[in-house]
Amino acid sequence: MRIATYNVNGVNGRLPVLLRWLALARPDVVCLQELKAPQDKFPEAALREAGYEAIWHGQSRWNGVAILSRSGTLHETRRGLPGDPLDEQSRYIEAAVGGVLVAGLYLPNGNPRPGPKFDFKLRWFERLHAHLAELVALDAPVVIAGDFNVMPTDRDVYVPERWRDDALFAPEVKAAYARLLEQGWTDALRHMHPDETIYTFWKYWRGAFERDAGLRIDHILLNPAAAARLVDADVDRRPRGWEKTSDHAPVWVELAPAARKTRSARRAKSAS
DNA sequence: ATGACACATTATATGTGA
Repeated sequence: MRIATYNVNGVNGRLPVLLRWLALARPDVVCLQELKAPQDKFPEAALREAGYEAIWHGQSRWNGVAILSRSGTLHETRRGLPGDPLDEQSRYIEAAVGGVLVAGLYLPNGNPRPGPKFDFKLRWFERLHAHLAELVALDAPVVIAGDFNVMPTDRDVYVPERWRDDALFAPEVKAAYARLLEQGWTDALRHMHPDETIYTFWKYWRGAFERDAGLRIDHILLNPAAAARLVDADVDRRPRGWEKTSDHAPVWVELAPAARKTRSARRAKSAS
């Protein structure tokens, strides 16, 4: 089962790129961020035509998240991150699909720092920490995928010195991400490629992609049950080189099929 | 320190992004 995350930077503006990539990569499940589309302007029909059903949480102009599936029905379990009834931004959506719980998120950018946007980012992180504490220990595999707007370490930034005070790289933000991992989540990309330079975002200007001057800010976290099934993970750099493309590239994980329960295991479970 | 570029809006300048 292949699960991907892709910050499309405008789901309608990028629809040709998104459809081309879906046809090429054929992921089973995809979390999208930065739809930049109100709820009724999501391209549901075009995606269905491409073989994907979808759930989405739109918002005019900014934010917006969706989950697509071509290989199993999406059973939505949550939209919106709990913990702040005043937060109306569309940044979190969660669904069960094919025996896996999948969450798609778009963490606040947080710039400028310091300031109210940065404070909102830290509070969002605290709410995420509280919610993920409930998910990490589930027996079912859980996959948290999205644009976290955090470079976790120096290795994830092309020139770390230029980003020290930025809201994507500030010590408080790196610490908040590290606290998530301490709950027991596996950073799938870093786990599969411990020593590589990996980027998922490149600015549009100054030939950043051609120079490979990028950032690693899109992440996929796995709870222990999902990590036990991790086969591979990588960045799909191909669509970043296309015309009229997003400034992010898709990130994906491949999970092995669930082990078939043995007769004795089923018996033990039903007896418990 | 600044800017490069691109998205959206019942737009034609502005806010946001990273």
